[in-house]
Amino acid sequence: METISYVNEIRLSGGRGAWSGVAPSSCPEVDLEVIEEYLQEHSLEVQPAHIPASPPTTVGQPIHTHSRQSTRIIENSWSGQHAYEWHCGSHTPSEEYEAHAPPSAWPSPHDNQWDHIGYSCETPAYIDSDSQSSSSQYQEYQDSPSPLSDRGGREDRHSLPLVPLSGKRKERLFQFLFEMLQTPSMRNCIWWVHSSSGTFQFSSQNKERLAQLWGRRKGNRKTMTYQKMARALRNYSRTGEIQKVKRKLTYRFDEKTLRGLQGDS
DNA sequence: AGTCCAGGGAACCCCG
DNA sequence: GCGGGGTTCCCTGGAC
Repeated sequence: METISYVNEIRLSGGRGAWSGVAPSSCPEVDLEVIEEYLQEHSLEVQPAHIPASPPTTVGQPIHTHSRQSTRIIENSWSGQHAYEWHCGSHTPSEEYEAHAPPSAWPSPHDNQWDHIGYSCETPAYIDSDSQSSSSQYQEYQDSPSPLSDRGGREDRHSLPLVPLSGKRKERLFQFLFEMLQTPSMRNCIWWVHSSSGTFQFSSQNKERLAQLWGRRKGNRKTMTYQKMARALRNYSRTGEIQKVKRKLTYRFDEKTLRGLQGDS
């Protein structure tokens, strides 16, 4: 298997391209058409009845088992010059992904659907900064308000309706995003920046595709756009479920939300 | 100046 | 009918 490496020099002080070049153009695109067709065919209804009250521990279980090529992003630094290295190849062991991806504690009905449909973009097994970073790399995020400290008395407002209440509950956007973050095939649309803190980032290139996917999932009449999806995300900042990070296209799950999504709560 | 992104108000829709 | 959770439209502002 041929391994292709991409190195994108990203400079914070640079121009607009600094954050738009994260998805290597020569890496195969996420074949969202396939997903969309699949969504249409199956209507992809969430079936929360299948979600156990206590999500099974899926830590350590292969999140997807089909052979995949993979791309690695190596984040050299958050504070200054960034260099992302993409390796499209099959060299990345599955353990590597599993080690950095939060447990798939949201046993979504789609967990394996990407596999079923042969949805295997040669996507990155993203290595978030957890695995690479030192504390200094994360300093910038400390500038952003801490979800917990910032919410003050709102902590109880949302008791994480992540466990299906009556066995039937509509999927929420942050659940969808988390699911996409767990889906290796979506890693050129959305990826973990710092998985342990719940920080994730949208691809400048593919954010619209992800939004469209969300719109399809919800069965919206009109095409979902990133702008509209971001509006919903901003609503989360009021409830504290997701906070905006002072970085382009970057958000962070609230600690509590993340725990709930990971099934730790 | 144009584009991209972020933030937010407000009306609206859908569903339980 | 009501509330939750968005969705849609629109506007403003900052950064590049």
